[in-house]
Amino acid sequence: MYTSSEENYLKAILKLARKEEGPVTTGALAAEMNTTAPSVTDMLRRLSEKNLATYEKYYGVALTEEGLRIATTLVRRHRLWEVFLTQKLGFQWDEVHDMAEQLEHVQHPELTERLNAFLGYPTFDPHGDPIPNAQGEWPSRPHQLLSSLATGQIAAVVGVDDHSAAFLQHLNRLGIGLGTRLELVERVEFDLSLYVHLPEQNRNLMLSDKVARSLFVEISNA
Amino acid sequence: MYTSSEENYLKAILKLARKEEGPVTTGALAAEMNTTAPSVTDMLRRLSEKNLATYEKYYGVALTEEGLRIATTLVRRHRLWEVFLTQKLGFQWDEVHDMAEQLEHVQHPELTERLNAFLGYPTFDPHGDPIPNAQGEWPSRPHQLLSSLATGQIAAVVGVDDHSAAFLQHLNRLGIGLGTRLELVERVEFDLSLYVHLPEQNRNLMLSDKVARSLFVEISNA
DNA sequence: AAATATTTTTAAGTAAACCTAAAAAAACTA
DNA sequence: TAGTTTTTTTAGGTTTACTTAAAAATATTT
Repeated sequence: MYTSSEENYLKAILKLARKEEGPVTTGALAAEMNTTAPSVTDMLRRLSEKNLATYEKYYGVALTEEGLRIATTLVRRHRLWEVFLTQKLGFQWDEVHDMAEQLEHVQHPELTERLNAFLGYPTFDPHGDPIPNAQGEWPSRPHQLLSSLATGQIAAVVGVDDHSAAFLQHLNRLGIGLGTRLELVERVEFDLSLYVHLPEQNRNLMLSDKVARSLFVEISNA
Repeated sequence: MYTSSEENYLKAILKLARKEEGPVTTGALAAEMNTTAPSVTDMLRRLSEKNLATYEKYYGVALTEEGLRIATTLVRRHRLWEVFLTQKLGFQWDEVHDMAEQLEHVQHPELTERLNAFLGYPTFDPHGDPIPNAQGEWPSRPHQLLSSLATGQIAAVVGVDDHSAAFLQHLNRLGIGLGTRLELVERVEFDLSLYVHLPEQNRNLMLSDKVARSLFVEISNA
């Protein structure tokens, strides 16, 4: 129905629209898509003609209902395939993005729901990101950052705010993944590092402020 | 590395080359790809420039070693994905072709082998077609047609020569699939129909000559 | 072997999706 | 508010992959 390129733009518009208020700008889209501003203008004209987006010159773009539906479906497919690649094929969370980026474009009326059933109806992907359901509704997830924890509090990692392979691999080396529980022992004043204790693994770690501001956590008692 | 279109042409050239002797012609390729002769000429020039095929004007085309390697990899991926779709997602053998046609183009150095391991290293796809291994070697399969059976012989279905959804759905309705065993009771002189007995299901069937010439079988004793 | 028919290629053009360079609009700032 | 900077659009060009129409080469027939 639509080209992979069109679909990728729709997904990018959705991502930027969910992140910030107001219209999505040409420049922001160019950065997100790793392309040039003229290429974006070109595509926005096409998406507008197909009634997938409303585009106003020199102002910005927003998705139409149909555009939103398609973009949400793509996010759903992407995240379901990521679950498949990690749970069934044994890939690591830092390896699956590029494959899912291709797999999400595979077109078939039943494939997504068959895959969903095969995977046991997951609601979050391997990075803790919510998987919208077939009606386009998003499950909610705590959006508190590890950096906002108070000393003595215990929390479990439920997501990452930075999806780069570099960060994910760094977490691998630190032994931190989804579900890892951490107790904030001390906040170092000098550079805002966090000294944390991992009760399950009985070891302590020093986490940089940047790491702490890239991890979503959920407060857990005891 | 290569576009989906280039890959599809390579696969089509391989398919035609394996079917018939001599060079693959522009016309045959156009028919196989559902496109026009000028489009084929255009693509053959490009494949030739990239050393994926050797193309001689007004004569025909053949794959180079690299072209053969790529085409074989695509067939491997296609058939492994077909196994996945039937075995894991529960699709029927007449539903999987179009999806596999898209999935085979997903690029990743490890994906194919991970999938292969997950599926338990299958050597034949849901239609009984051989899956080339990672070295490009093809497992062999009996190439005897059901129509060549002698009266009284018992054979098991091991493949189909016609992959159309229409034929596969016809077989579904007849209750015939891979592994189905048949005993040739009588060959009807009038229209070459075959009257067969299915020992496992304890029922008899009349199969048209066209069906009989579209099924590969392996003779089995008793 | 000449005429005819078929196949294939060349020529010319289209649409998608990109690019760079230049122009125009919008946003800052002094 | 006038000038400067930044952002965005327009203009013009590229490649891929297709198209139709015309020309050329090959094959077939008489």
